This record gives sequence, C-alpha cells and structure tokens, in this order.
Amino acid sequence: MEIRIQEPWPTTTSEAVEMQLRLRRQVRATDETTHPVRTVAGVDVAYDRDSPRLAAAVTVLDHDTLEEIETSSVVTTTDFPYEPGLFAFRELPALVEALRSLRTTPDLLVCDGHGLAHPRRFGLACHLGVLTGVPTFGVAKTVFVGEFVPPASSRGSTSPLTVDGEVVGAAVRTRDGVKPVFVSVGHRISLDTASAHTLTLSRNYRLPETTRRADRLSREVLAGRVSPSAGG
DNA sequence: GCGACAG
DNA sequence: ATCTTGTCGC
Repeated sequence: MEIRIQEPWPTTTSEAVEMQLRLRRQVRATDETTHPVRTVAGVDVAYDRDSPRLAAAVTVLDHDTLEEIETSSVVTTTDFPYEPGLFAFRELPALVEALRSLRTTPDLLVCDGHGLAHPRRFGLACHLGVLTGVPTFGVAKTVFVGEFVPPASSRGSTSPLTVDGEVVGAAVRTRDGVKPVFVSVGHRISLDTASAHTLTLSRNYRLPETTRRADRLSREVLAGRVSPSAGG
C-alpha cells in the first residue's frame, strides 16, 4: 500500500510532542468506512534484548474467515528511546516500511497499543491512522491513562475508560473471567465499532487474532527463523 | 517533590 | 518490550 510522508521524522522529544499536538487535529472518531470490511491487518514489533535491532510485522487476514491473506516484515534498528507517550516514534518507521511493501491495502488496521486513550489523545493507533488514511483502532493489554470499573466477567462485557469524565476508550472482556483489553479509537472509526471488531477478532484468545499473528511473525523474523519481507 | 508510566 | 520455572486449568 502507498503511504506518503512529507514531514521530516522527529528526532527529539519536543519535536515528537509537537507533531502529536499538530496531527491530532486530523483524527476523526466516527465510522467512515464506505464499503464492507474484507481485510483486517494487525501490526506489531519485537525488540532484541541487547541491541537496537527490532522487527516489524504486518499480517493481513480475511475479516470473515481470519485466514491469512498476506504478510510483510522488516528488520531494522531504532535510535528513538522508549518513552511512555512517545513510543509510536520508535515503532512507526519500521511499521510504515512493512506496510508499504504490502500489495494489499487493508480495510482496517489493528494496533498493539492505544489510540485516543493517550496523555495527549494521540497514541500509536491515531498516528498510524493519520499516516495511512486507513481506519484504525488500538487494543492495549494495560491501561495507560484513565479509570474504569471492571466490566462483568463474561465475554462481551464492556465498561468505559474515562479521563475526567471524558470517554477515551473501553475495557472489553474478550474471554470469560480473563483480564479485559483496552480498546480506543485510532482514526476514522467509532469506539463502538472498534469494540465490536475487537470481540469478533478475539473469539478464542484474549487478544485479537490480528495482533497474535503479527506478534508471532515479528518474533520469528527477529529470531532469524523467518526471512524479512518474505511476503504471504 | 513523588510516583506512574502503551510497548 | 525482554528475561524466566513451575503451575493451575480446560
């Protein structure tokens, strides 16, 4: 898929924050999909324990059957240190490169992390959505900002994640009696639709199948068991 | 000032 | 994120 980037990529913390504050105005939290969702992509990054090496992976699945349609991966390094609130600047360059070599343009992108449920309302999912123009949402394993009342213990239960009364996401129970995941809007989708997709994609495990596949591929590639950009 | 802090 | 043994449960 094509992804255009004209601005220089931030190098410092202040430049990164500045970019987030500027780009967040482009985020739209409403459903904008004009055609049925056929393909859903999951993205994830794996890091090497003692080197700046990292592997980014994308897996495109058929929305209905969850069968793998195409994959893409890349191994590279990063200079941007991990900093809560700015970790998108660590992962995005590699993810964009992996997405670019995709021949398919996914109808939906599922990110490993938050979207609007971020200190400046512009997490990785929002950033990737604005960069690609594709509807995105984030599914995180832990809360970053906000408060919530634990949803009922049965699969499908949800409860709002709020910051000073503002709903920034939702705690979604994807499995009976298992810790909920935290869903938030990235771009061009509503929270309800994102939550519904999360449940659909997490029928047998706590995390969406998209995220699980991308996570596994990124680790395999980083370990050298699978060659990068091998395609689907 | 202190603690918390997506991956 | 990554490092790790055993353990509880379906």
